[in-house]
Amino acid sequence: MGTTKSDLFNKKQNETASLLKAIAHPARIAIVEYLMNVESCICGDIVNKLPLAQPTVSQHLKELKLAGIIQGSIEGNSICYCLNEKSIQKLKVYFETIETKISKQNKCC
Amino acid sequence: MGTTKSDLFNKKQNETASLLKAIAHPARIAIVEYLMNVESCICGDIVNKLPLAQPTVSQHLKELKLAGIIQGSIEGNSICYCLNEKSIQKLKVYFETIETKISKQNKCC
DNA sequence: AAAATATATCGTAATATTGCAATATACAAA
DNA sequence: TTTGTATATTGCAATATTACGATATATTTT
Repeated sequence: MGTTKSDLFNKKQNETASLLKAIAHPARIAIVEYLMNVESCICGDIVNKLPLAQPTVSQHLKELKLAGIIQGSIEGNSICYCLNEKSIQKLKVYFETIETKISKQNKCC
Repeated sequence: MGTTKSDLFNKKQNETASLLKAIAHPARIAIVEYLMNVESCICGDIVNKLPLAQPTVSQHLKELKLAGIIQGSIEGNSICYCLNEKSIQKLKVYFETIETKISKQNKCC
């Protein structure tokens, strides 16, 4: 065990879970918030900003990139990462939809 | 290791991460989506709907409740779970804020 | 080309998560 | 009060995640 039985759930549910899981860590939240507040998006700046070692930050960046939360482009010697608006919007819409549906329910608890 | 260094990040970042982590699993996504679509919120119905054993579902429900995503109330013999509108709204606003900030940035990658 | 700088990958130890059988608890019905 | 029904907890095995030192790779500078 320890393995999520992802084959038992539908594709969209698994995708949503992956997207959320990618952000659901303090370090990755910090990266996302850094990128949303700052123009510079150089990897080295992120590494310096976070209280974690460079390989650890690199790994977190990789996960965010793999999930499509951020994208990176080579900028000379370094790499420029920035947020992928589409995935953020997808999540916003997701919670917006839930909120709308709940507000139409007659509460039972 | 394997331990998240949560003491190195601020309170709000840790709270957001916890909230997201609670939903970031296909089974818990399925529970949330079930509760948003259906009036009945009896625990047994959720157990029957999910392709997982009763103790597993119970554990997922516990995590969602602990994070404040759902709340439960005793309904005679059974328990009625439903979504906590506030936490869903908090997440919607979170991604809404990010989206707004991104849209004001001049893209660099 | 050699040295310096920036980022990624590998390997590994520590811890966390997932899933379930077995069992406990709590209430309802008979 | 015994029996049944609904949900929670415990204990444990399997797998996943987190963190980082060491090292690799890639680009820029000298």
